[in-house]
Amino acid sequence: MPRSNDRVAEGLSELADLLAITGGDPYRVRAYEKAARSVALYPIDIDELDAKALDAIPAVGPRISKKIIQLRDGGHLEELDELRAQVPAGLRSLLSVPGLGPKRAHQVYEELRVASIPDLLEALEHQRLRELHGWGPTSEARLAAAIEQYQQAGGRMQLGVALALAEELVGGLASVPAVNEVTYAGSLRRMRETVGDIDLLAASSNPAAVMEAFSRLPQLAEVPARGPTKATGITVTGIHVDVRVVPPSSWGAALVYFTGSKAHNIHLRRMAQRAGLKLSEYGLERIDDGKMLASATEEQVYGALGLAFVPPTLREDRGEIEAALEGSLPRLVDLGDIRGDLHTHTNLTDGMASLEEMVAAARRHRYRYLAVTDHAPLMAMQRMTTEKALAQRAALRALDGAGGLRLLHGSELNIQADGSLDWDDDFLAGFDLLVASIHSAFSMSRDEMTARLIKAIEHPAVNIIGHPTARSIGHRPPIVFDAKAVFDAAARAGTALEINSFPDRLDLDDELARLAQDRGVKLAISTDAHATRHLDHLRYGVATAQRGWIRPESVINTWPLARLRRFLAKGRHR
DNA sequence: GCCGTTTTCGGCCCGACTGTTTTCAGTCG
Repeated sequence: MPRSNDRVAEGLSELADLLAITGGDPYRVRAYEKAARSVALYPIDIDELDAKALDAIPAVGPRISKKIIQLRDGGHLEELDELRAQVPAGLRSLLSVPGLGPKRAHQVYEELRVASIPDLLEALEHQRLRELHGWGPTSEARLAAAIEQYQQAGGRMQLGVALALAEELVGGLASVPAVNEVTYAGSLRRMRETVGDIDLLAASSNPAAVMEAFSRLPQLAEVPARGPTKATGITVTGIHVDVRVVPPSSWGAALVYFTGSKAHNIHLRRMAQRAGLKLSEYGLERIDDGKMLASATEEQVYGALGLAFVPPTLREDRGEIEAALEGSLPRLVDLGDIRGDLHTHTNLTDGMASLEEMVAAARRHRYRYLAVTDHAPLMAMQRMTTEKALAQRAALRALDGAGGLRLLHGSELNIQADGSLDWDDDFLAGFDLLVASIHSAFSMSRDEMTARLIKAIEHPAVNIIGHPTARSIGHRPPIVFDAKAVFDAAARAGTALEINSFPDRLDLDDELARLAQDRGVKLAISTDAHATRHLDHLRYGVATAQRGWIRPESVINTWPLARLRRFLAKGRHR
């Protein structure tokens, strides 16, 4: 089951949304939002905390701690139930459409009885929104575009959500005695950025016992289809989970079959066919005499086809089979190669954890170095100042080196519409490392956007461009620029591009990262952590890099500190 | 509803952007 912190945070977050929609005190709404975020990111499991300890969670006071206990222990909250009775179930989903907030959601419900996204689409079709106060044809068009963007995710969930759930389900089945092997397969094992449903694969000589155990998994609300070796379940959160059981002797072939993309599998089967072989989920067999050549492990199956083992993240038919044939698959960057995180925040700006807490967490990750890169003053709501930055630098220097962790003082600058940055060049030169990112003015012409990025890339103090396309998966499309021109500028200037590991960013994505590496660009795989728990997001960034064929050599935070520092100096003295 | 080197009340992350207005409301980062 989900961690109690997540379940409770979801309850508080729903409370905040419903309060906002019904016109509740905005400061109360914000209090619940802040508490929800704080609980979700709190490093300690709230199951272990009593009322007094709950009260010590930042942004949680005596009233919310009582509500947390109710949500945690009983699962119900009177106030939440009352609000749910007032607000139609679908209305809250409107808040997930970019550009539509609580006020407008309330308005469309009160005046047009629109209570869901389908209702909203129908109202748009009949041009009924433009009749409302404050709306017009342009806002209708913007809303329509936003819904389309939102729906393009098409019911797919983010990698992080899918992986957490899949690991719970796999854990639940792994403890069953009849199960020899169990794992997740499909697009999730390939670590695609979004996943439609979860595919589980188990090896067992007693499939009935596995089916029985699957049906009893506490995460599943129902099991609408169940055969002898195959079943489909739907989780309490509405996610489809398919499970398939194969004999232990077919484990490798089944893994190959259920992991590769359609194109990858077709390519493999065609290769087999040409060699007089047949590849299925049961194994690779010779057609003329039916002799089984390989089936137990993936290595054997690929090997019998004359191929090197293809890592799951590459199985998209994007050249990996040809490379496996000629033995030129790259050595992919791995989690263990990463020596430090180069983009993190503290509670000096919008992070949840203090500098000391972030440093301690980085030590637990056994990092050799950590860059602290809080927001810069142009992001006005963060209230960063020169004085605060300098005070943080002094505090950071005092912690530097302890526990073998070296600290770099940085900042995440804002690339303005004209490509200029926070602070003056003299002050910028005092930082160890600077990330520069786009946080505003997302829509401009391709040429203007290209020039804007190149100007930041060429700034002598800028080391990394953060989340270069500024996309938010299922929420905001990537900005539009000339990728080749930008990448060539980055390679020339010695500015790295980030692979941001946040599950709703994964930016650069796999394909752009690959193009960047091909053009000689160095990359930084960073978490953009806003809490200690976010440091764990690195695996998603590393997976994205693997999907982009990225080698450790291309990733600056796999390098030893001395080499990293030379890169950060960009050929000048600091 | 939370919080406190403006401390038990009265603030609360600030400013840009957009489309609608004709001086502003809603949304976002």
